[in-house]
Amino acid sequence: MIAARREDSRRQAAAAVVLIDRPDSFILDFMNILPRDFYDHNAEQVAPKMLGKWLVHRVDGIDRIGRIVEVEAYVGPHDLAAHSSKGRTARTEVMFGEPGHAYVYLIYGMYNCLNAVTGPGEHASAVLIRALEPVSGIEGATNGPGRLCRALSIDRSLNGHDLLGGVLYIARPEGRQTRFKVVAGPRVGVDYAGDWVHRPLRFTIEGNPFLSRR
DNA sequence: GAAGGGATTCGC
DNA sequence: CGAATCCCTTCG
Repeated sequence: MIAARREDSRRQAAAAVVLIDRPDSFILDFMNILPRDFYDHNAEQVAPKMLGKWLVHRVDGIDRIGRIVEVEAYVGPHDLAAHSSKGRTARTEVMFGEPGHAYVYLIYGMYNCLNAVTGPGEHASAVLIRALEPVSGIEGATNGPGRLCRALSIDRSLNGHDLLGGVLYIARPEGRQTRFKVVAGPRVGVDYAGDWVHRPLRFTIEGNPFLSRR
């Protein structure tokens, strides 16, 4: 009962963001957008802190909002699973830049994946967002990195986008949030990464029904 | 210029 | 379990 009430208040907070008109919405968003410093640390440190935050993409004036429930850290050029370990190329350039920007890449010729570039400084690391719990304006599945990009209309045109403003950003939700436990485990789909295969760099909200897998 | 492979998803 | 599908990277 209490859990249900908490859930209600969370949904109301979500609705408030959507119902407010644009100028107010901008102020609200501005107050809650994660600052540069949030991202300016090791990916392993930043990743679990991204859980519970809201990913927002404004499309045609409508906010599509998902609560981040699953992430993976790619901790730098020495991480054999990280794209930056292959060197600095046109594709991975954004990873070598300022923290707090979106790194969006195409995988298997069909799917986009969204990362937040982390640090410290220009240490080429990032956090992959792997699953969202729908909050508002979402149609379609969001359990999986390719699926969530499809549902939020995120593609490579947003590669390099500054996550501190504009149409795509990550924000701290308004009001009191439900508590959750963080579970760490090995990353998905990185069997080629040698020693790094088993490192617990995947972080999930325990028991969340929107995870990409159990 | 060719070839190999991928931080995935879907259908058989 | 394999196909889809295409860009990126490396190699010749």
